[in-house]
Amino acid sequence: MYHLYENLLSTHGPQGWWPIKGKYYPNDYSIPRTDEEVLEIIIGAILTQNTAWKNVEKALDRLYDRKLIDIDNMLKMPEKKLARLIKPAGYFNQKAKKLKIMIQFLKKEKITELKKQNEKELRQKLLSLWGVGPETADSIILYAFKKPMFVVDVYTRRLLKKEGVITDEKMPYDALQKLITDQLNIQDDNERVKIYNEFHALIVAKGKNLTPAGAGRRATP
DNA sequence: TACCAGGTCCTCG
DNA sequence: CGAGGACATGGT
Repeated sequence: MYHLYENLLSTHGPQGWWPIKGKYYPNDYSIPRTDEEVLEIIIGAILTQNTAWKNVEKALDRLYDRKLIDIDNMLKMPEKKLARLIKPAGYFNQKAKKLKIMIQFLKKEKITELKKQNEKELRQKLLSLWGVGPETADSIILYAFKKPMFVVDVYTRRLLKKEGVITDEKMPYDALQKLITDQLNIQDDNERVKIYNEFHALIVAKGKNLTPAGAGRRATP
């Protein structure tokens, strides 16, 4: 598994996967640096659910224009109006509701306090929120809070199947996550954060070049 | 024209 | 549990 990571890294180079205000920072794992950047990642993680990042950027730009990457301003924003603003990101009614719930959670828990918690506590809390599933929770934990939590997505499943690591593309999320992290077997937490960050980014970079499941040949029973 | 994109929730067996 | 449908815009 680590070999796959090294291969991807040498072919694609460091990705700096999560953009801040539209800009990528390859090989810089100090991002995010401010609470506003943390919030931008959290909001982006919800907006990007089953949605192309390009559409998310449009929505994020509009939120920035209205000074809405801000907990208190976001709290004041009526859900309907918020939905209209994030329209380009799709599923806007659901996502507006998800954002309101997330922001209320952050107001109550405080980003500075959440930063002190470990990945297990964080995960449990995030998953309890309506609209936050395992991938969104883990993206927030890894990319916003920089805690070691590997993110599994559709590209991960596709690539690992192609590599022969798994046969069942629909294998449960937590089981696949454990399989990957067990095989990577990194001990040091700082190293885990860095490698999980980069590996997931590389998988997405590579995955975008792979044929989507179902195109050309459907899985045979 | 269809299908896909940095998923999650709900309902029904 | 797992399968199947709903949610919605924008790009190819």
